[in-house]
Amino acid sequence: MFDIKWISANPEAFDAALAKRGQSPLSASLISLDEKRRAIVTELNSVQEKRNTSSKQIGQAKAQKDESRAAELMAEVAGLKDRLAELDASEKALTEELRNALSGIPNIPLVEVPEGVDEHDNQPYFRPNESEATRPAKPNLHFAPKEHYELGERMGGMDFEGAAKLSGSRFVILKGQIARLERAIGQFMLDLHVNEHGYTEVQPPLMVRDEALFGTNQLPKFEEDLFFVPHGDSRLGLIPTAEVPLTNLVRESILSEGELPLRFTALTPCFRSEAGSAGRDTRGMLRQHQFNKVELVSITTPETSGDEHERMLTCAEEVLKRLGIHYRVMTLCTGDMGFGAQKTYDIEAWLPGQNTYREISSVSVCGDFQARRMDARYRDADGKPQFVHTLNGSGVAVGRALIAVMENYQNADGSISIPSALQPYMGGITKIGG
RNA sequence: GGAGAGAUGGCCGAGUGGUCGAAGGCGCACGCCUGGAAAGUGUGUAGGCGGGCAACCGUCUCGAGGGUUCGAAUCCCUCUCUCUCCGCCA
Repeated sequence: MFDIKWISANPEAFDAALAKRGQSPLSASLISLDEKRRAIVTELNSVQEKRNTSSKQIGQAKAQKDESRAAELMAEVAGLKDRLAELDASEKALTEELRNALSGIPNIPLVEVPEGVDEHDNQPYFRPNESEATRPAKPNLHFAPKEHYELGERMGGMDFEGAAKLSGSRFVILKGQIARLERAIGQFMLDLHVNEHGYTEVQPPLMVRDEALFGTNQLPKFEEDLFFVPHGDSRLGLIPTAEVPLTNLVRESILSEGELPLRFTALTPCFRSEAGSAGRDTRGMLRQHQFNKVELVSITTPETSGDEHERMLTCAEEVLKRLGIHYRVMTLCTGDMGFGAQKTYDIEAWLPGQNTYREISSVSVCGDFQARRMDARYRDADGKPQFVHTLNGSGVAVGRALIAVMENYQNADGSISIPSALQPYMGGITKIGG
């Protein structure tokens, strides 16, 4: 969410940034709405001031038993009442209107983000001294590779038809060695981030209030992507990603600069209705209503969020390096970025069965966009509260990592070798389904 | 599910209609004291919003929302959350 003061001070910059996102200019209407609001607030304050002074004088008059003076003042204050109620109501309405308008505007991209309309304009990302060769190579398969669901169904470890009987489409039942492999991948990634990358492990609630979903931008615009369960007279939302509870850990608080950065990680189920993706990726477990994911969240100062973004990308990449899975990193273009992001890197894993790259992680820096929605601040060197910066990234999606391991480590006979990094989590075995 | 208690500043805790954003203590910051430190001592120490170049002024906030009143932390209503006991339960 944007600061209306910043928009007022930089209307051209704001509209230009919106244009990069393919949005029409909004500064003029927002500024005039804010001016209306401020005029009301100013008048409201002065009427309140009048009421407060008179009320104090009434108290003094009564203390001095000057009943006629008191009655006179009371009549005066009574005359302010209607106006006061009127101003109060319109102040609330205008503030609400402004907040609604602001909360529907997507974050603006950092200057270095490439401009573009969709995923075709995303750009490969390499650091200096980095190339395809410095990343794990594609597997050398001397046979026609199968897709993960063929491999999984063949060994009785993936049951889509059974899941459909229980829950409909976009669910899967994992069994036996595949279920264990999925668990091993999650544990491996969580341990990596906790033990080597300095993240604090968290087990958050999987059901959250609307306020939390507003904080991380799922509401109000993306309600149809979520599942809700009734709760009393209200409801709770099933988290579509652990980004929601982890980021909201700092909501409505003022942190000290010394405790930043905060780094949280969690392995949780995620629930998505996939309302907008009917017909896409219907085969297999690439796109499910429920899947496990290891999430990374960082809370930083404004000065350090850029470096933290690079660091977080490194943490997510390390998963694929240890698993020995070929991947590429893409800088998302302005048209393909999520609503709350200033800049996003996607990590795409190579899937031999599909003969293509598929997104396995998305790492975003949000600036103070979410912090404003959550009212999450820290005290800077001058002791003044400032909004924190928030970052989130998958580290990585467990279901998709399972797909990647299966397809990249498949053998001609349909068995799957276990990457060495996962063997300790699999009781030391080196192959399943053989 | 039944019965009861409670929610005040970073923390503890006073405050049952007027000058209370709020005593006192702790913590923290700065100063004095000291060779240095401790102890002692003095001062300061919430956030939002509006106005102002600023100093500053005003306003709102004592869980949230509404009401009574000239005036509410204090009275009334609704909600949320926390705690205790009983029941049930992984």
